[in-house]
Order: sequence, then structure tokens, then C-alpha cells
Amino acid sequence: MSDVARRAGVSPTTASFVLAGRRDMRISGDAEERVRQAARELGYRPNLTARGLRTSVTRTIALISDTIATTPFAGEVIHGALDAAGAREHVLFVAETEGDPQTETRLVEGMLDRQVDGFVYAAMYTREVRLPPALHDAKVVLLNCWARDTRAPSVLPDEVNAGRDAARLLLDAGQLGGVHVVGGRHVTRATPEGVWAGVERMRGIEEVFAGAGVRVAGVAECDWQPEDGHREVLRLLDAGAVPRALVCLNDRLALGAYQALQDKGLRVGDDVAVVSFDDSDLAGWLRPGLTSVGLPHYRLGRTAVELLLDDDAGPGVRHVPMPVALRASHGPQ
Amino acid sequence: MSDVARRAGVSPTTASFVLAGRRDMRISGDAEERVRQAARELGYRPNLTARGLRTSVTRTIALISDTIATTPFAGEVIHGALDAAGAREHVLFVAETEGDPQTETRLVEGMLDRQVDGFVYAAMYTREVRLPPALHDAKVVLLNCWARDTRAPSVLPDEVNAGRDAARLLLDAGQLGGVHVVGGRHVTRATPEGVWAGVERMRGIEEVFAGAGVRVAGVAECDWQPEDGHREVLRLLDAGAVPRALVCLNDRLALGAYQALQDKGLRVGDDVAVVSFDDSDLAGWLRPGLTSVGLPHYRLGRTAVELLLDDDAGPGVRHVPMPVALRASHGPQ
DNA sequence: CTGAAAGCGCTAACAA
DNA sequence: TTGTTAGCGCTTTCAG
Repeated sequence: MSDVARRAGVSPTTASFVLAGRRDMRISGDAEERVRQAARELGYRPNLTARGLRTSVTRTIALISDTIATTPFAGEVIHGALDAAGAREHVLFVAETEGDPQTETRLVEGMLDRQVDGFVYAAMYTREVRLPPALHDAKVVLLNCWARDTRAPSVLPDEVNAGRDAARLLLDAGQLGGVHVVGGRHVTRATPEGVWAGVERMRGIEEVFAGAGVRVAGVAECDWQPEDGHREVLRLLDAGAVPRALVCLNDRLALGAYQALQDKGLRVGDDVAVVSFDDSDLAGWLRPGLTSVGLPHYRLGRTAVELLLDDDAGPGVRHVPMPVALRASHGPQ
Repeated sequence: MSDVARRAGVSPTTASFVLAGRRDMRISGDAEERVRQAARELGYRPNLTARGLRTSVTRTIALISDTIATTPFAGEVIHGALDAAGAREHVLFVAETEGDPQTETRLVEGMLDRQVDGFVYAAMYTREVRLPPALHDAKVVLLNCWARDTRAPSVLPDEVNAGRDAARLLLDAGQLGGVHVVGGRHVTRATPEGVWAGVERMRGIEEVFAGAGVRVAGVAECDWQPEDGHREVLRLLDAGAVPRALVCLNDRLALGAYQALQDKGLRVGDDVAVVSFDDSDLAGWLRPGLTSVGLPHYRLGRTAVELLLDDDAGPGVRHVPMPVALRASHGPQ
């Protein structure tokens, strides 16, 4: 930088001010132009490490999650975070703890040692977390999770409304009975209360059907894998139920449901309406196309970083709407 | 650090040497112990920004790709890269260019300004790339791509062997004819020569069948989406062909093939063997399970970073083996 | 084996 | 408006 200053015939201070783009000190237009010119000629680029050392801002943020690899809560979140960071000339560290507290500590300290400006602390599945102590006085936003005892804001998908939307879709398609839910709150040994996404979706679903005076014919509480959907729907059919509509709590369950309906010679959409959640790639690949309320991965990642960087981030929860992807499975056209 | 030195009763020099773990200057065991003790008591952590400024090594690397979000070439690559980086106490910047050269330049310069130690330059689909000029004298390894005029090594999946494995699987299951290939080299308007993965896989497939004296009954050149698989297999069946085995060039094509076979009342595995490539989640969800030769995403990411950091990286290509995931679709048990 | 001192490239008092 | 100068926290000659 001193080369630039010398060539422009100004002091390092002046050069620093114009190159850092600061407008809070009056610099003559002439001097400014000379500095820019010199910088261009010398191909000058600021050394952000040095600037970081001096100012302790690095224009760098860390995205720390328990697991980033396992789809689907992966790529699009990063993508959204990247876009928001890039738009603000920040750069993104990515790290994963694999659920191990020791790894977590190691990573957080590594980031702190590198003077990151803030953290996005993300969870694969929406849930409550305990913020690592080292983050207690760092700038943090929580993504897809929440924590007690912190002023850090949370960004969460709006699952209740997703549930409402799914139910309304069926109502609007004329379903007035024979609606079965597959998957439920996702009660398992590990999650006796159900999974947050399940609980919230069910809340929305039941609220809307109840409000419309439609009785949900049944809820099959089970795991959320294809084989569970297949088994439960088969069981339903074998028990002589005549479902008119299926609300599957995710796309994998819906895949299983498709297979079961096909086994019994029933046509999705015509004989039985199906709506689902997640809007994964699978939903578009199935025939007929699966109508599904999508997780807003991209927006979640993006919103979290915006919140982190646009420092109007009071505590509390931001709900991100879940978009419904209309295809053919929710009813005959 | 000077606090630590003072408390340990040594000079900053001595403290620096023991805290940076350097063994090339004899420090008395006593002094060393006192320094460590003092550091522990004060909760000392080195400021890596300062160290970076002084030494210009930041223990930081950048993973730059055209697209990281779009599955499937996403999470597992990052995961592998992260593991390798973490094992060497490095930290990983992630960035994506979205195929835009200007964005690419901006990102590369941003990373250079932050003094990253090296770059992993990755492509979504295996192909030749042009390395951005700014990277010409940086430490780089290419992931899932290659470039002329560079000494940077490439890490690529071993597609030819994947093709060979798929063919051998069918041969070993007793298939001696009626083998159809769905997808081929993936010739489209944009890729008149076919896609690299397609070309390489086909090379392996044809080599093995030819070597065994088995004639491939037909190759349906088409796009690689589910609907293409569905259409092509239906066309095959309608033309009166009696396929005994299908080699689908990816899992999405196989999904389409499953649907077509089902439409015609044929059972996968029993009536028609199916093998495929990619080993995506889908392969495990299908019924019967789809036997598929997987892209080694994790290993690719990991190998690239190892190559970058373990500086025995001469130029040339490293082929990473593609693991075959045996399920039920390749033949009756 | 240890310490004094210079300096990595930049920013920000403070003085002019 | 601009320039002088002292560091940010660390490493590393070089002299003891």
C-alpha cells in the first residue's frame, strides 16, 4: 500500500482511506483519483489478513453444523448462506461437528482463533440445542434450531403453516373425508414426543381439517422411511379402508405410499390424492408428480446470514415460509 | 502471548517457540513446562490472523466449485474435504461461482486477499475446465475436472472401471444376451460427443461384454432423467424386445426403467436385471433395491485436500475407485 | 539456550 | 485536507 501512496504522491493514511472506501474523512477528489489510478496500475490488492489484524474484522463468517453432508439439509442451505455472504463481500467457512462436543469445541476455537466475525450455528433436524460456551459472547444466529439462555436469533421453517397449506390443498380439491395421515409426529424410541417438524405439521393439518369440520380418518404413527410408508398404506388397504387422500409427512413416505397404492392397482391422483412434505428431487421424479410442501433450505441459509450481517438482529424466532410445489398427485385436474 | 511469556519468566521468543510447537531450537524442559503452564492458566490461544500476517501461512484452504448446491455432487465432497482439512488442522472456505467467470475472479481474489494456503477447484460434472489466471501460481488441485497448461493434479472418479464392474456383475449373474443399455454416452445438443462420465462408463461396459463374447443388444442414447428412462424402456418393450438385463447410466434412468417395467407387469430382478450408476439415496429406496456403482464423493473431496496439503502432489490424474453397492436388482439370488 | 528488536501490511490517533 | 507515527499479535534474525 505504501507503494501506491508513494506513486500517488500521498501519505499512507490517505491511500488507506480511499482504498478502504471510507467516506468519513474528506479527501480531495484529485487525491482520490490519483490513488485509485496508482492502485490500478500496480495491481494493488489489500491484504485482508493485515487489515484483520489491525481492525479485528475479517469479513469472514463460519457456518457450523452437526452434519452438512447428509442430504437434504445440505447444499441449498450453504448456497443461500453463500449468496448472502457474497453480496456483503464476506466469505464463508464451513465446518461440521458430527455431533461430537469435542470436535465442536475444537472447531469453534479454530474459528475464533481466526477472528471470524460471526457464526451460523445450524442443525440438520430442527431441534433445541445447547450453544457451546465459547460462542456465548460471539455474534451468532441459530439455523434450524433454537437454544435457551441466548440472545441469538433463530431461523426456522414455518412448519405449522406448511401443515395448514397441505390440508387446505386437499380441502380445495374437494376432499371431505377419508383422509389418512402417514407418518404422524414421528414418535420413535429416541423421540417419544415426536419430532418437531412432525408435531408442527400435524398441528397445522389438524387445525385446518377441524376448522372445516372434516374428520381425519386416521393417523399412522411410524418412522419416515419409504418402507414405513409402504407398510402402513398396505396395512390400511388390507384393513379394508378406502382412503380418498393421504397426507404423507415426507416425500420418502410418499414414495412408499405410491408403491403400496400401485401394488393394489390404485392410481395416485385419480383414486387417491397424495400430498407430502419436503419437496425433494424425488417429488418431481415420481409419476404422477408429487405435490409437496418444500423445506425452504435456500432461504433459511440466506436469511440466517442476512440476520447475522445486517445487525438489526434482535433475539427471537424468524419463521421462513415453506413453498408448496403443486404437481399432479393432490387430485384430479 | 507476552503475558504468557512474562508469567513464565521467559522472553516472547521462547514462548513463541514452545507455543508454536517448534522443536528446532533447544529449549530447556523447565522453560517449556513453565510456558505451557502459564498458557493454560491464562487460557491463551494464539491469534492466527497475526501469525498469518507474519508467516503468510493461514492454515486455511478454499474449495471453489461451479455449483455446490445442486445434489448429488455436494455434501459428501465437502464432508470429505472437511475431514481431511480438519485432520491437518486446516479450515475450509467454501465458495461457488455458479459458472460465471466474473464471480469466479471475484471469489478467487477474495480468497487470495485472505491468504489461503491453497485451492481445491471443483466441477459439478466431470469435465475439462480453464483454470482462472489468478490461480496459475497458486497451489491448486482439481476435483472432478482437469485443465491443460497446469501442473495442478486432478482427482477423478474411475468411471471406466465402474463400467467394467457393472458389466461383470451382469455376466456373473449369468446374463449372456439381451443386455440393453439405457442412457449411453449422453449425447445431447450441448454435448455432441457425449458426457465424460457416459463415454468412460460405456467404454468399460463395452470392453467387458466384448471380452466375454456377449453382444450388447442395443444402446438407447437419450437424456439421463427419469422420463427418458421410462420412455426408452417402454419403446423397447413395445418394439417387442425381450430385454434380460438393463444397464442404466444413472439411477434416475433406472427409476424410469422401473416404472416402465412395472407398467408392463415385469418384475425387476426376476424378469429383468437392472444395474445402474451413482448409488444415490434413491437406489436404496427403490423396490427391489437398485444395484448401483457409486460416485465416491467423500473420497474425492478427501483425496483432493490430502493431495493439496501433503505436498507430494506431482501433476497428473488420481483415479478414485467407484464402489459397487450390491442390492437385489441385478438378478435373482 | 535465551532475549532484544525489527517488521509482516494495514489503520487510526493525533498533529500539522 | 493530509502526514507522522505507533501499534494489532506474532515470528525470527541476530547477538548474547
